[in-house]
Amino acid sequence: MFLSEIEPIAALVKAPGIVPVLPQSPCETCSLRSLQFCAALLQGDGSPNFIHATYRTTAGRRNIYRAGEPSEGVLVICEGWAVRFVQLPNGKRQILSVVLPGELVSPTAILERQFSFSVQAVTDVRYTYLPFAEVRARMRNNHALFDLWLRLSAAEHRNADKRLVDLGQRAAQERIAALITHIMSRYEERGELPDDEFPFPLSQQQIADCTGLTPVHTCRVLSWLRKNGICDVRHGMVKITDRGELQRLAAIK
Amino acid sequence: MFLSEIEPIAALVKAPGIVPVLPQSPCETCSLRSLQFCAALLQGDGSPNFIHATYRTTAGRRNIYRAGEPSEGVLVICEGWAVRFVQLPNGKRQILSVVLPGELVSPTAILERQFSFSVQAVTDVRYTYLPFAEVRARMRNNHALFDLWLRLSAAEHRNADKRLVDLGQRAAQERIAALITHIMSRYEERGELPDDEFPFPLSQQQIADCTGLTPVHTCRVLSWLRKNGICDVRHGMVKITDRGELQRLAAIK
DNA sequence: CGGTACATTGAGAAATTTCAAAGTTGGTGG
DNA sequence: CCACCAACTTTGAAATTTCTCAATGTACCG
Repeated sequence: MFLSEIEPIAALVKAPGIVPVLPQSPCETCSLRSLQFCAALLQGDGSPNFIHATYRTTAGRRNIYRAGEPSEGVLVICEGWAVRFVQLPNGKRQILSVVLPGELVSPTAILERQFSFSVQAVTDVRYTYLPFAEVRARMRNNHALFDLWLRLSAAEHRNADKRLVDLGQRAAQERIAALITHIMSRYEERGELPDDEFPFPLSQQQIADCTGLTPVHTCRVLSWLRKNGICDVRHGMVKITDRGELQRLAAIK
Repeated sequence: MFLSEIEPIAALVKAPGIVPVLPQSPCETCSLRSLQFCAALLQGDGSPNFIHATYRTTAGRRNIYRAGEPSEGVLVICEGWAVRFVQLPNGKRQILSVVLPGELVSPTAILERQFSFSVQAVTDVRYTYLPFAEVRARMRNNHALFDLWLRLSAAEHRNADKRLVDLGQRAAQERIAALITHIMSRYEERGELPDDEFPFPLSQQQIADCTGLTPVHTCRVLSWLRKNGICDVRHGMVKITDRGELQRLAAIK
């Protein structure tokens, strides 16, 4: 199920007095090191600046984690996009959140050994399970890390509330516009200010599962957005052609 | 806006060496003392078994808190039902959660000075703002309290995810059935096992705002539930006439 | 007793889904 | 490099769900 698995670095950790230099350690070479939780986790107060963890990759459209399984640790998406979702027995599914590179899959779930949601790779993904004990220990010792976690967790919850408003009160075009602008603004927040064109690898089926629509209707809405010169979602990219109108659609009215 | 305001108990708190006996203190006489967060907050490790706070009452259908206002503390509903909601400029609103007596309005928001949601009384309500500093201090000193908070916060988030599935993937009857059974099971959890008939003071408009439906359609669904002998929501009460069928409707399929 | 908010009903309109078929795209192996 | 396959996207038409508007009925409070 995973294409590769990088060997843990236990041996080096044990060598006394040696500052580890680990060009092969995924965290060492990760271009997203400075991002959010990982950054705070790795640059704390004297702890080693890497974590002994399980690193894996998987192809797009494959499940990373299935609801209810015992979890191996705190799940982080290092590279690629993933979604957190609930699979219903009748075949429907609801995507709860889109996880971008460098993000925790669910900050709130960091203390749980088992999740009520599943996780699927959207693109090819590199991900890791940070060991619970290690994360917990560092959170205890590192106040800034703990605070960051509180903030991320609160933000996740606020976002869930926003999506609730979207699904309960807003029309199809608005939901899809809100999804696109939400992703766009998250890219902006992390300093990767997206151009008028940027990657958007969700399939129409996945967009539908995010927004509570059918793939057919999603397709029609996307054509409508294209025809009206608002944005063009295609081939894993989105090109914004009328940012103002898109924002207006996405804005809470 | 509030019908009465009980005088704070600062004078007594300051009297040295006197164990406060406060028959008038709302927490002292609260029949829900043993419930959840309040219980853990008040019975911890040597702190006084009451909290110097602002206690208020308000009539049903009145707003307790408006999104964005500076909050006076951690909002707890002592008596009555309330809802946590988002008001949209276009007049629509989405109820994010129903708050039952003794519950924190939003565990996750406990550390925030300002909320992104509003709060409205459903019935006449007695509520209180517990001072941030006091709650925070007790959480620091009382590990069990802190743990409880983590659990409540995680539960709130899981519930938001469930509602997301409801709104995104389920039909009107199912959403309403899920709302009713969710309330029912929360009453059961707190040991107040509801009979086949129990209080359900939400108006059809409020049920509509919970479920993302219009009041008119909500009315039709409620008539349908009544006609089919499943349950009868009326006059602030619900009578369950076919629990099995109701559970089946509410169950995730 | 009267008023106001809440609930019910009907009819028509709109949004969204369903089903089914045809068109595209991208990857794989020959 | 081409042919093929599988997954994804697009389109059409009809059905269904839900909404909107508007009128009427009902309950509760002062």
